[in-house]
Formats: sequence, C-alpha cells, structure tokens
Amino acid sequence: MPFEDKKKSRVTLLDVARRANVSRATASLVIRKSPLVGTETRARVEEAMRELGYVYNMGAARLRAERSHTVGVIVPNLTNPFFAELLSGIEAGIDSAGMVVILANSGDLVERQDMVMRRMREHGVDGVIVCPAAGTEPAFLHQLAEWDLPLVQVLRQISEEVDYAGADYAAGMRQAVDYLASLGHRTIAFAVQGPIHSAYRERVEGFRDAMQSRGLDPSMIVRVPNQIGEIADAAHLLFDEHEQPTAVICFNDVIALGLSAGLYDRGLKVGENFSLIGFDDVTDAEAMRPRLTSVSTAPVTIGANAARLLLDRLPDPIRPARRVVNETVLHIRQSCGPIAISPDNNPPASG
Amino acid sequence: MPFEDKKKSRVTLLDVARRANVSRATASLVIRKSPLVGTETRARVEEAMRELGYVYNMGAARLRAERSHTVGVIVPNLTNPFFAELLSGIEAGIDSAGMVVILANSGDLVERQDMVMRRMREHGVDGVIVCPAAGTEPAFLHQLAEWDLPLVQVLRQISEEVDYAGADYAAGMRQAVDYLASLGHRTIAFAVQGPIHSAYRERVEGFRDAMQSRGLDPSMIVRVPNQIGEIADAAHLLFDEHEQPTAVICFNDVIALGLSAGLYDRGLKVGENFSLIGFDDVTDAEAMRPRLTSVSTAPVTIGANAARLLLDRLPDPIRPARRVVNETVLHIRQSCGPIAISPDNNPPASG
DNA sequence: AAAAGCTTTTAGATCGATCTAAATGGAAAG
DNA sequence: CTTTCCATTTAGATCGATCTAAAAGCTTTT
Repeated sequence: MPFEDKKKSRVTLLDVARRANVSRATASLVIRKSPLVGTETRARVEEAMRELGYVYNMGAARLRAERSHTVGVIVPNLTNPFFAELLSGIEAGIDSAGMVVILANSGDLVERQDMVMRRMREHGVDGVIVCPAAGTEPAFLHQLAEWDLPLVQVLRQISEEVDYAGADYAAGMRQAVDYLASLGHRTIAFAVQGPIHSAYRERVEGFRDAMQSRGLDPSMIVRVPNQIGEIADAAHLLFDEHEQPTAVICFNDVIALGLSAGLYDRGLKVGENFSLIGFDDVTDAEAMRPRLTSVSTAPVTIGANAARLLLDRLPDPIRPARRVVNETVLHIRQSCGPIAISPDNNPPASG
Repeated sequence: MPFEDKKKSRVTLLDVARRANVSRATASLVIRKSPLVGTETRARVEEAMRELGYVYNMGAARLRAERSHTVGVIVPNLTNPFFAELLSGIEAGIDSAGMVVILANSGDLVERQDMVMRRMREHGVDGVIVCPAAGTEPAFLHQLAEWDLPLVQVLRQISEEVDYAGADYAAGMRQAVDYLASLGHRTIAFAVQGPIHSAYRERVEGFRDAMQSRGLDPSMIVRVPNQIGEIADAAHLLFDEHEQPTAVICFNDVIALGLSAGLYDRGLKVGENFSLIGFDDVTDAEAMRPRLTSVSTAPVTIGANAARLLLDRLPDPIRPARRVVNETVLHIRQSCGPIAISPDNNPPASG
C-alpha cells in the first residue's frame, strides 16, 4: 500500500486530476459517471483515484450542488421495538438509493421536535421522514413544506397536504372485532395506552364503528399504564366495569403481552376462558404462549413505503400529496377461543 | 411573518451581515458565540437573523472548519430490540453534545460494513461508533484509525488498540451459573445463537470457566435457530443430550422467550421443575410469566458510554485506547427454582 | 482547404461558511 | 498631542467540489 506522504492532510480532486493529467473538471465528471468523458481518460482517472486513496468529499459537493444525499428521520421513541422495525425499513430504502439517514429522537415532545427539525435543516437534509410527535400542529408541517423541505409523515397523519405512509388501522380494528364477534363474543374491551395522536384516534374510532355496526356496546375503553411491568397489575381495570368482558383487543402487542401476564395472574386462561387480540404483530407474538393472535401492521413495510414516497418526491416537489396505506392482516393463532366453551366466566359474582 | 422575497433561494450569512450593518466575519463570530463581539453588535446580528429566518449552513461551515458535527453509527441489525436500545443510548449522548447521528445497518456482513464505512467517510463524519460485523478483522479498524477517523467499538471488541464500550459478559455468566448452582442445579445447558464474535466468545468462555470452577460439566452447549418462531420448536435439542439438564442459561432474552414457550409446550413448568435464565434483561422480561430471571447488560447505558468515549476522543485523537466495561446485574425473578422440588424431571424415560 | 458538426476537455466563477492577519477606534499612558 | 494598548471589526483568501460557457481535437461535409 503506497502511502505517498501521510502528512499532507487530504487527497483532493485536484490531486487526482494532476496525477491523471487532466483538469479538475474532467475528474469531477468521471466521479459523477458522466457519459461525456472518453473511455481511456476515465480509466486513467479511476486508476489515479485508487492509487491515491481518494475519498469523495460530500460536504464540498453539497455546497455547490445543493444536494446532500442525506435524509432526516425523526421518531418519537427508539426503545419501542415497533419503531425500531419501522426505522429498519426506512434505512434499507434510503440506503438502497445511495443516501444516508440522519436519525433523531423527538421523545414525542413537540419542543424537541422543533429543535431536531431545525438541526436537520442546518445539516441540509434533502428531505425528512417524520412520525410527528403527539400534539404536532398541521401548521408545523406546512411551514416546512413552505421552506421547500420535502416531507413525509409516517404512522401518524397530521396534514392531508403532506405525503403519508401508514396502515389502515380502522380496518384492522374491524378485522379484530369481526373475528371476536364470529366467535360469539359480545362484551369486548379495548385496552389503550399512550399519547393521543391520529393513529390512536383511528384505532379508537375503528373500534367504535366496528362494534356499533354489529350492535355491540363500544364504550368499554380502558387506559392502561405505559410501563410494561405495570400493565399486568392493571388487568383488574378490565373487570371493574359494569359488565364483564369476555375478550379484549389491545392497542398494541406490548399491552397484549402485559395483559396476558396479568390475566394469567388472575387465573384466567387466555384462549380458553378469555380471548386476547394484539395489534402490530411484532416478532415476539409468535413466541408467546398461547401464541398471540394479532393484527399485523408490518412496520418494516411501512418504513419502506415512507422511504419510497420521499425518494419519489425529491425530484418533483410540487406533485400532489400521496397516501400509501398498508392493508392490515389478522394473524390468527391461539389467544382467542369461542365464548361457548367458557360459560363460567360471565356471571357477575361467581367463584 | 414577513417573507421578504420568497423567490431568492436562501438567506445567507452575508444577508444577515448586511441587514445588521456588520461584516460577514462579525456575523460569523456571533453565530459561534465568540466573546470577541460587542454586546450591542451581537444583539443587532441576532435580531437580523431572526428577522430574515436565517438557517445555519453546516455544510459550508464544515468545508472550511473540518468538523461536521456528525457521528456515524453502524449496527448489525435494527430489528433486534437490544440494538434499538443501544442506539437509543448512543443517540441521546450524541444529541446532547449538539451533534447528529448518521445511521447505517451492516446486516452483520463485512462487505456491507466496508461499504457503509466508506459512505461515512465521504459524508465527513467526525467519528464512528461501530458494533463490528462478525468476522471483522482488526486490520480494518486499524486502517480507519490510520486515516485519523476517531473510532469506538461497542458490544464487540476486535482490537485492543481502539476504544471499547461493552459489558462484562463473562462475569454475567458467572452470576448466572453461581445462582443456579446455589439452587442445587448441576446439569446446566447453555443455549446459544447467531454469528460468532467477541461477545459470543466471552459468554461461552465465561460459561465454561464458571462451570469448571465449580466442577460442573461445561460441554452442554446447544445451538438454537435464529428465528424466534423456530426456537420454541427447538427446545427438544436440550433433551437430546446424554444427560438431562435441569436448567438452561440463554445467550439472550429472545432465546429465553422462545425456549420458555417450547418448554411450556413440553409440559415443563418453568420456575418449578425447570429453571431458565435470560441474558440482557430487555424490557419484556418483566412481562413474561413466570417473570424471567435475567442478567442485565443495560444496552442503553452501554450506548451512552460509547457516545461518551467518542466525544472524549474527538478533541484528542492520540490518547491511549480506553475500555469501559459495564457491570452486569442478575435480576432474580421467578423463572428459576431449587432443584429439590422437582425430582420427577430427571429420570430418562418417565411418563 | 475551409466550414460545420461532433465529442471531449478545460479555465474560472461559485456555493456559504471560517480563518488569518491586519485595520479601526477609543481610552489610557507618556 | 502623540504613542501605546486593548477591545472590536473586517477584507480577502480558503475549504473541495460543481457549473457554465467556451476551447480544443476530431471527423465529415462542402
């Protein structure tokens, strides 16, 4: 490995050009794979680049060319495996376009979101994929669009005028309710959690609509704690209500996991005398016992869709906003059973 | 909000300077919070910046100042919640220093790792935090150091000459073995998974040493599948051996979760007639039933440590390599029990 | 042989900040 | 009143690429 002179700070395009006996401009064309340069010249320049160990300087290029090959991604929470999978899908899509992801965590706080968004602009990202923090105003997104910053909202939709990638949560809820109803359940609870945002509302409204359209009471909506360890201990909330539910739909799989433990603690047998449905179908669902029936929202796919939307928008900032809404799929496993086989569960004051 | 002229592409420092009746140089000093500028001037410039909606251009600054305020982070896998938590810790640390994270996924493949590392260099990151892909050569890291790229290895250590943040896996293994031994277990299996790397070897050797130092047979090491859904079905592997184990230590919590399901399928009662210990103590451990006893490696903390190491190294590239090795903590919950109460488990061909 | 038409190459300006070294202005010292 | 000193301010070069518009070499046509 021939290191010419290690002292000299950095190999620049000019060094390469001199080595190959061409001008800076020609060397630049070679890098950008322009068809203008001759075959022999191209080979000579590439050879020189290799010999000198040249590394392209994006920073310099961006300054002139006004493109940074950089995409900002803002998520409310990294610890949640759901967002980790989403991020994984986004990263793969962005990466395959030869761009890189600048990551930031908003903590689901609008002030922090303002802050990281500013930082992204300072770093000159070509576009941003954001899962908006709860409480984000449409004006916030509009202003970004105003500033000509290509933008995609993911999972939560704040504005109709901005690209959106998500899943059809309402349809997912209907699948869950229909399935439980087909098993004979009539008193179904909905366990919810976390801050209020569009995805939250879509799920709640989806639940209400699905229940009402079957003539069932949609009012049994129970809020559980955010910490997974505490959810189990909150299972009793389900039974504090006037009527006793025979099944519960969970806002996400984390709740399902927690409640499953809490129901176990109360001596209920999930899948036998009580039914449980999760939402999102993260990979752990397969490993629970009984295996968790869950509505799959495919976060990796949503992430890939968001990346696609952004990449499509970059060349053409004025195209109308698009929405890519993923179908949900009900994965039936073992955590639900027909109501008939467990009549001992329903009476108000038995056992 | 007074938009002077929306057509003009971008508000630059020169615009700000003109508005405030100072030179570009002075405006630049204000931005960088230099103590050289007078109070009244500073106020005037800041006012002008606000009025014009000025956004700092990192790209331009970096070109001249040779600092990008950017850190590369390379992980082998984003879907795994363990890495997601690690990333969360790194991001928080880097963010609090006013820098941003450029994220890449190596897929645990050295070729991809080469590729993303090159990309990071092109983007001019100030440093890189990497969890090296399995099979990474020390020479790879040394070359990066040679190129004056500040570097921190996290979770897996390839080279002694490069900063490292991780956990004391061997000690964690000893804690697990000691605990099981104190409960009377003598035939203990170790369920492992995934590619071979330093963290893998540390855990295996830690297991072997701990077993041997207690006069126990350390050879019962069983490889299980990588997909969580398949782990449960692989539980039988534990009992295909010559001797029947009464306890199993898992390489990570995902395996523990999977095996727990598989053991359940076989009619074994974890915590009563079979003992199970996880490793890493991700948040779900609390929600399993029985609650999973696990060796905590605190990935968020490791991430924070890695960020700290890198931030400390930036100002001083020649300081000797440091190692920050986190203590592990055994979180005792319910998945282990004394061997005495379950004598019916051991006989080779019982009911 | 000159003109026209290609293809390939290039000089020099430019992007928006930072850096260096020097200029400016006012107060204190001689 | 000049000189020195200190605190501020500034002009102009610079970082490493890209862009524009034109030049230089080739054929091919007239």
